[in-house]
Amino acid sequence: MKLTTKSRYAVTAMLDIASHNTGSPISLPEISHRQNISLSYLEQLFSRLKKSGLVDSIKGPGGGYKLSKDANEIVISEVIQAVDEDLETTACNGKSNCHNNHQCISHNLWQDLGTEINNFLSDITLKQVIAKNNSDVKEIKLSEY
Amino acid sequence: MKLTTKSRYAVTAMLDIASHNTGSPISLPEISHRQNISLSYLEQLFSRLKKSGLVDSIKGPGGGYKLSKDANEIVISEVIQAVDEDLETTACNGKSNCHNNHQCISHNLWQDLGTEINNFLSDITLKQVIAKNNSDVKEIKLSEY
DNA sequence: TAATAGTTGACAATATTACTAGGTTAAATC
DNA sequence: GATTTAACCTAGTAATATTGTCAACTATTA
Repeated sequence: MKLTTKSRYAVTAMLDIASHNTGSPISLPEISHRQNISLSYLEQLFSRLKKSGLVDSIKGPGGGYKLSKDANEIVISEVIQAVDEDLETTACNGKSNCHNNHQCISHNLWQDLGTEINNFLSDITLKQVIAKNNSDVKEIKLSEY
Repeated sequence: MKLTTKSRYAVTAMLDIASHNTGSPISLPEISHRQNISLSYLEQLFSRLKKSGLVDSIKGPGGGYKLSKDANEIVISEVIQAVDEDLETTACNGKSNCHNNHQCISHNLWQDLGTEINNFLSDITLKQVIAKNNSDVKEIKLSEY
């Protein structure tokens, strides 16, 4: 699991679509303007998002992108994995090709943490994030999700 | 909150020190060898970690680094923030300098998620991760942390 | 049917970040 | 005091993120 500005942009854009869900597709220039992300970059990101089946595209005027599923069926981790191709590339990811037989303790440790974070983000849907935001609650507790 | 290979290396190195805690300092060449991280890179990372007060350094032969606090007083998020300088630099991070008055909804949404992940990683100490690993439990549940 | 507004894709250019290489200084041991 | 070991510092290079440009292709609308 990797969390960069790239993932943030992707999630942000998806949240933008989900929160402006009026039935008609949302164009990338709209998102670019609202979220202050360059159009070129959005195009790259949505190329990935479409390839992963998270969005559908409609060409021509009035076109744009729509979520392929309902907002409560898309989890944050999906979005992140769609744009961040490489899933964990540690030198010796548990496969014991570690030169000394220390078994790469720390690598495993981190890997556990990684899956932990992944589980966490797999439990949160786009809809939940938006619903949370609309309720004006500043403090968000994990248990509330 | 940002999670990259850089953060992973930092956490891995800190876990290495914590798990080889014999009282005497751990040298970077040692960690480099065990964890397969380049020495130069480790030096850069530990420069940050020291600046953040997470480790103390001892020069000369037999020298190295030691945790400045006990392993159960250092949380994962500290380590990550020590090496990843920029804490959220969204174009308009909630300060309403957003060009249109949409209030940057999605930015806030992501920010909430960010603090959420941060909270999560703030609840896990180095010691807990190591203890978990030693107990040979494959499945790790959030609640168990 | 022509014009327009939109997506899609490819490619290059730049900026930022990750990572490596080499030298300098400090402490310890012989 | 010379040598060794390790922290520390200063670059350089490689990779990635981000932006820019241009050319198809598609559907709408006039």
